[in-house]
Order: sequence, then C-alpha cells, then structure tokens
Amino acid sequence: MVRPNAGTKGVPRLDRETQILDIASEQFGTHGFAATSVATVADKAGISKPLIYNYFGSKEGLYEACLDRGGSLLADEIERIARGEAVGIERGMATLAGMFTLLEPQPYLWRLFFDPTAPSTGAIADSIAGYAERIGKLADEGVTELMRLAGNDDPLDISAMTAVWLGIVDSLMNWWMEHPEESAEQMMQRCMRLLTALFGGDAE
Amino acid sequence: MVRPNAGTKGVPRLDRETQILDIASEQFGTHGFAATSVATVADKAGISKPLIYNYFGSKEGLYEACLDRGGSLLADEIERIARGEAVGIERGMATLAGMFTLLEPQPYLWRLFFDPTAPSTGAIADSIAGYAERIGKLADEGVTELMRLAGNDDPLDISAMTAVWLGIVDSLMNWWMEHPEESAEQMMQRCMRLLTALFGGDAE
DNA sequence: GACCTATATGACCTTTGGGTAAGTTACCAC
DNA sequence: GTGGTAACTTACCCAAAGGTCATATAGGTC
Repeated sequence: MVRPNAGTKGVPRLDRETQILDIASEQFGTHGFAATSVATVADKAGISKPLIYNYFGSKEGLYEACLDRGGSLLADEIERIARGEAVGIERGMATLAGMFTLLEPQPYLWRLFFDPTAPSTGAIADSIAGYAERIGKLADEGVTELMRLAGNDDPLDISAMTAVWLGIVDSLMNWWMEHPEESAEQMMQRCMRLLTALFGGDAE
Repeated sequence: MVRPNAGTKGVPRLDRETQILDIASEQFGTHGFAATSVATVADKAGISKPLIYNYFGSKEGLYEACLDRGGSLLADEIERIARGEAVGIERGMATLAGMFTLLEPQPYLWRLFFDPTAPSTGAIADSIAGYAERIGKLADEGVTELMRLAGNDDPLDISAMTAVWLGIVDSLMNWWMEHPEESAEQMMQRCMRLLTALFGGDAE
C-alpha cells in the first residue's frame, strides 16, 4: 500500500524528537498520562506510532523524556530562587514569581509532576520522585525555616505544612490554567493581594 | 457449566446495593475513576459483573450512585457548619474539624469529588459540579467574607482565594491519607499548630 | 551503480475493560 | 404443582490502546 513518507529523509531525528516532546508534554500535561494515547501524540505530530516507539521505546519512555526535559527547567529554577536571600513567606512568593514566569508559555508542565494517573512504580515513578524530592526538598527547607521561626520543629507538622504549601501552589497553577488570559505578572500581583488579605499590611 | 449462586435468592437488593457502593466508593476514591474497573469492584464484592450492570446500568451509573450517597454526607456537614456563627479563619477551621470527623472512617470519600480522571461531561460531571457548587458556594461565602474584612472585593481574587482554600483542604486530606495512623483529633490539633505558625498567637 | 543508514509507514497482534446474551434456580403466590 | 420473579452466573462481544512486524526509499558514501 502507499506509504506517504516512508523512505524519505524527513526531519532530522533531534528536531523530530523535540517536536514530539513539545506535543507529548502538552498532551500529558493537559489530559494526564493515562488519558493520553501514543496514537494521539503521533496524530498531532503528523507522524506514525512506530516512529515514536522507535525513538522513545514505550509510552513510559516518552513520558520520562518529557519529565527529564521539563523537570530540569522546573527544579533548576526553584533551586536558583532558593539560593536567594529571601526567607519565610517572602521566599515562597519569590518561588511563585519564578514559577509563573517559567510556566507562562507552558503551564501544563507543572502537571507532569503532579499526575495521579502516572505510573506509581518503575522508571517514571522514580523520575517523578527524583524531581519531587528536589522540589519538595526546597519546599521543605523553606517551610522548616518558617516553622522554626514560629517555634515548631515537629517533623509531622513540617511535613503537613510542606504538603499544604505544595497544595497552595498546585491550586494556583490549576486556577491559572482555567484563566489563561491572566499573565504571569497578574498572577503574581494577585498572590500579593491574597497574601495581604490574609496577613494584613505586614506582608509588605 | 457450574454457576455457583445463579438461581439463588441471595442478598436482598438494597443490602447488596449498599455493599457494592461501600466497595465501589473505596475503590474509586483510592484509585480514581479511570483506574478502577467494574470487574475489580465485582471481585471484591464477591459477585459478578452483570449484577452490577443490572443494578447501576453502567460504570458511570455506579460512580454517580457513589457520589449521590457520599455527596449528601459531605455537603450536608459543610452546610451545617456554615450555619454556625464562626467567620473568617475560625469558620475555615470549623469546616476542617467537621470534615476530619466525617471522613475519619472513609477518607477516600473526599477524592470522589476531586478526581481528574472522572468524566468531564455527562451525568457524572453534572453531579460533581452540583456538589462542588454546594461545597464551593460555602467556601466562596466564607472566603468572600474574609476578603471583604480585608477590603478586597475583586471577583477574580475571591475566585483564586477559594481555589487556594480548597487546595489547602485537598492537600491536608491527601496528607492524611498518607498518614492514616493520625486521628481526626490529631489532624485538627495539627491544623491549629500550622495556623499558629503562620499567624502567630492571634489565631487563638 | 551498489550498499548502507536514517527516517518513515500501514497493517497487524494482544490485552484489557465496558458491556450484553443466555441461562439457572430458590422462593413465593396462586 | 405451576408460573413468575428476583438474584445471580458464565461466556462472550467489541472497541481501544500499547506495542511490533515487515517494508519503502531518499540520501550519502565508496
């Protein structure tokens, strides 16, 4: 039968891989791992399924490549902010600002690391755990410092507060994805206003 | 072939339905809608798949029945608390206390309403939206009042703050499910300590 | 021109899960 | 005793999705 582009020197592999990962990241990040099919990614990339399997080995391999690409961006940025001088809530706001800016062109990137339908064992789980550890470690540091300032060093309290902080970030990201017309700058200003509403003027 | 319980007057239908919903709620709430199969629910209930389809019509019908049963519990409790006199953060803490108590025997109930793998159109989506509206409406009332006290009546800010509040609740529920040894009372005390850590003594 | 490799495809296989067909029989009413 | 119904089952169907097989050929090297 006719095979449209078989036997062609098409797109160089590295370019094609980047294109595939752009589309796959958006699909996985928007719909979740389980609800995204390799066939859909291939369709949207204008290629065939076997090519994706040739390059990435499996659906999990594809997801892992997406994580590796996006995770470095995310974790590097959060680590960069953590090296700053901000502490406590100020550090939290700085982290949010950096993430809004980073994620503005690709807000779905966040969801790659917080997807309940991603595999919970194997390479993907290990990769997610690795990035979550990097991200959570910094969150934990920031939270531990804030809790220490408040005189609380209970490990379970710190763990719960870290979970709450990540839950706040997650809900803001989700709200933002439901309001894509809001810019990163507007989101940051909104966060400052919410902070002020909660703490009054001393958040300044 | 042998059909073990075919042709028996087994369990009265209402009793069997309750049993099925207990198991289905736990499976859906623990694994999510998509990752829960009707076959698994049947296995754990010790019955066959066709019986579930006979009683509930479809997988979506089964989920909807779970939502209807659990949603009334959740929404009724939150509405009961909302009729109290507490305002602002005090009301939020009262809501948490009520929910911890309600959910202690069945923490997965929360997840039925916050499952990204549940269908986003059709009857289930409508049902979830209905309960989410009841729950979110109360959250929105509480948040609107808090924001008004702070001098902020921007609708988008209120919407974002409501999302943050629900994100906090969601992250606490998830943390709790990862620490099932903690009692509802301990969770409430922990929340008070986290609150104190953030606001200092005036949260008392 | 021959050979090799890179880039690519349609067709196919297998498994899984939503759902149904056809059938069984205990219990109850008449 | 007969008929009807409720509660129930095994076997089966179909579609979808993960993944593979066999094949095509443009372009580059020798």
